[in-house]
Amino acid sequence: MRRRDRIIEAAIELFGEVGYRAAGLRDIAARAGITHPGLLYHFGSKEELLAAVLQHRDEQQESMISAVHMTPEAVLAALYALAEQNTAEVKLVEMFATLSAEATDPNHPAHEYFTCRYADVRRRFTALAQVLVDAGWTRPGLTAEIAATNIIALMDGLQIQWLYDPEAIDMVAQLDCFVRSVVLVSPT
Amino acid sequence: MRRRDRIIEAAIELFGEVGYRAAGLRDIAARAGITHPGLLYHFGSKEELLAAVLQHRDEQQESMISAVHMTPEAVLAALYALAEQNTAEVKLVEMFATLSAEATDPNHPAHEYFTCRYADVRRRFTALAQVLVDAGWTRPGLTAEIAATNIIALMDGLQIQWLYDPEAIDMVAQLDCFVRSVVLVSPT
DNA sequence: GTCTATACCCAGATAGAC
DNA sequence: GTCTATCTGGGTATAGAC
Repeated sequence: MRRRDRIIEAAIELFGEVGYRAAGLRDIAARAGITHPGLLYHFGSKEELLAAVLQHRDEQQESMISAVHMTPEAVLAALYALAEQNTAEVKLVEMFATLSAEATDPNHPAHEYFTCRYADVRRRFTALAQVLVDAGWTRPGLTAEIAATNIIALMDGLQIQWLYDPEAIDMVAQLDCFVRSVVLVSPT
Repeated sequence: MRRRDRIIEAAIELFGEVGYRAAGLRDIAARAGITHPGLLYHFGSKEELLAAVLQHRDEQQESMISAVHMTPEAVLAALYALAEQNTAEVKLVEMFATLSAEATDPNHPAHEYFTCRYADVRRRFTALAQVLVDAGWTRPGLTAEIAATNIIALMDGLQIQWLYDPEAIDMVAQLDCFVRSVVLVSPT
């Protein structure tokens, strides 16, 4: 079972660097220390490998955000924690940035996955934002859904600029600027 | 010269759909109504075609934003106009979203182009934001550079979500929400 | 489980006819 | 200018030895 994980790790790396379509099974296998038929013994096809990679990530990050019964303070804390975690897991961020753009194409094998994922993430973040709105912490005239969509977009976009120039972009500071514009109650 | 333009248009389409690396010269040529050696007569190599596509776009959008001697009102108007224009030129938006993620890889032939482009866009937008800051229109404690980085990130991220579900995302409305959080003077 | 060898296909690019 | 034909390299996947 250790082998499978090494392959998945290698796949995350290469999918992030060149995208799914341009990534070669030989390259992925080499990084995992085997040859490409060896890889195909474990996964069977390239698409199966992709599915495993996406599922792996979902499991790993399952419990992150469940908005139920959260205080406004906890919501804000969770937001900053998420941004900080992103700056740490470079490889995973790189892969998601690359794949989410590539899978825009309806024919892409991960298209459905990302369509559902964005809908889901938007739902979760809307619930989070609603906590802030209900608490009266937000700027008047702001709806939870629009704010949620904006914050997701912000994080996605920041990740791209950050990948081009990690020195120039401080994602947490950028997020903080955004939050302070939207949240009126002092965020500590 | 009409032929060249048809090829470039087809290339924009396919680069947007599947990315540069996964796009085939035969597909591009077919969409332009010729065969792939015919295409190579005009451009010589795939990379040359990519360069032509990027340059074509730069020329077309050259005069968009020059911040010199702009009033705060004009800055805001330009921002909204840009967002509206983006919703119109679907193909171009799709290509830039796809390529800017793909070219994150330092080995990508467009990597240098996008590195420079982001630095340049960030510089221009910072100048625009500075006009608002100097006019006292912005929330206190806000720096022009951070705001500029955020607004670029926002637009990039919105484009991705919009490509997945055009019905669900109104880019101008999203931008408006962001602007109203940052700009305190009534934006009409 | 992992390998070598190979089948088969499609990529970018070139040669040379028209 | 655009074509057909072809070269070479790399892609995914399979067969079969060890």
